[in-house]
Amino acid sequence: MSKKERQQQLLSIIEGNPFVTDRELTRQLKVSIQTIRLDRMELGIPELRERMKQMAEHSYDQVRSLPVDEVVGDIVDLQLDRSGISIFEIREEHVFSRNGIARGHYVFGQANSLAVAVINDEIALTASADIRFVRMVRLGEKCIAKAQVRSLAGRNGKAEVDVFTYVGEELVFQGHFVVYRSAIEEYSEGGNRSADRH
Amino acid sequence: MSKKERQQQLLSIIEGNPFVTDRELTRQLKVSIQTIRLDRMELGIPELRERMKQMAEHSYDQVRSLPVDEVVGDIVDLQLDRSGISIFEIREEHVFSRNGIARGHYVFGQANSLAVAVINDEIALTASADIRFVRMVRLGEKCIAKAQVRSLAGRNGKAEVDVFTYVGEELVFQGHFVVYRSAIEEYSEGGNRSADRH
DNA sequence: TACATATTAGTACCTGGTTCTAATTGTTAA
DNA sequence: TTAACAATTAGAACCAGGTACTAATATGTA
Repeated sequence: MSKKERQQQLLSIIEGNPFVTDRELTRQLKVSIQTIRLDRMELGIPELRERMKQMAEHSYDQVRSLPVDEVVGDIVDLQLDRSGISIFEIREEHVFSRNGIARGHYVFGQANSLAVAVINDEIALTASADIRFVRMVRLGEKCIAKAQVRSLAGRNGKAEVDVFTYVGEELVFQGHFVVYRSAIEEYSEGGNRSADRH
Repeated sequence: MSKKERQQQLLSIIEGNPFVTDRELTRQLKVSIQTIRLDRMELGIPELRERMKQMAEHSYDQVRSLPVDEVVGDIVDLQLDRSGISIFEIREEHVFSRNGIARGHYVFGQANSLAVAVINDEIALTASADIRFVRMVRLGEKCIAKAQVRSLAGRNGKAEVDVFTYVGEELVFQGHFVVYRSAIEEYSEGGNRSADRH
């Protein structure tokens, strides 16, 4: 096996399992550990611990900016209990592969997540929604969702949020969301009953 | 500062920044490195490298399972243009981490995907929907969505589909979907205009 | 004061490396 | 054939960030 081939294999092994040590690589590639390390140098692959650290930091960054992970789309502006804006770009994984049109629940998900995020409460959950997909959204398009809180109805009640999603100037989606705020009492009954069964 | 207090602080420091070394902790807590390590032992907190490894493995698992959530739910029964049934189990990645309650758009996504799938057409897209989250769904629960086509209104028109989602006997979600069937002409105009811009 | 608990100190050892020098093996062009 | 060069291997010193263990020294407190 040539050097190029070996390095290509090394790359794909690490790609397939980033948690592999150099010692394990020597067993798989039948070369000395020094060769493995020279290869890693040449390919710019960091050591195992550095790889794990980078993965951990990456995932931590995502976790820390909770809204980013828990939400479909990036929230770029948020005035709690008032309004919010989120941006979401339609990628390969969001569309029907045969026609490149976004699956409805991603567009809905962006609006829903924003509607929930804009409500400033420990527990905020969608109770109901009335939605319209005004026009289909295609691969590569950038959806900008704008949420406006219409009514708050005190603590432990329902809040109403309107969300309009645009691609450029065009409206592609609109939704009226009713969101529960800290609605633990009326809500958890069913949830607990269900939890008892588990 | 008492031992309890210190350990409490240590916990919150590591919570706030899991990438802190014992050496850094000695500076923050003004005790010896041995005390830090005894505290970690007692609290069951693994060393920095182990913490990073766990985070990396966790995030890797999530990345690997990404393709799974492309389809929300498994369709187990399908009579085209008539009815369908889909099953979807709520896993870690579908819930809000802080309370274990499913994010609305997954429950919606299951119903939406089923409503679209049950319509036997080249292109079927959700046009609008009227939905209600009857009760929250928790981690581990299995959602069974049942779709019924209510009206078809000929080719190139709109179909109406009702979806009811249950956990066990309990209704957790209901939705009324209006789905376009091959509605290319009236629909693609906006889509193409937009596509031209890209 | 005696005893327990908490804290600190220090050493040996571990993994999974880096960095460096040096020797050995293969290959190829003059 | 041989000098030159790349590729590979070997080995030792060193590193971070620990664990595991022993032992000494506070600090209460009954």
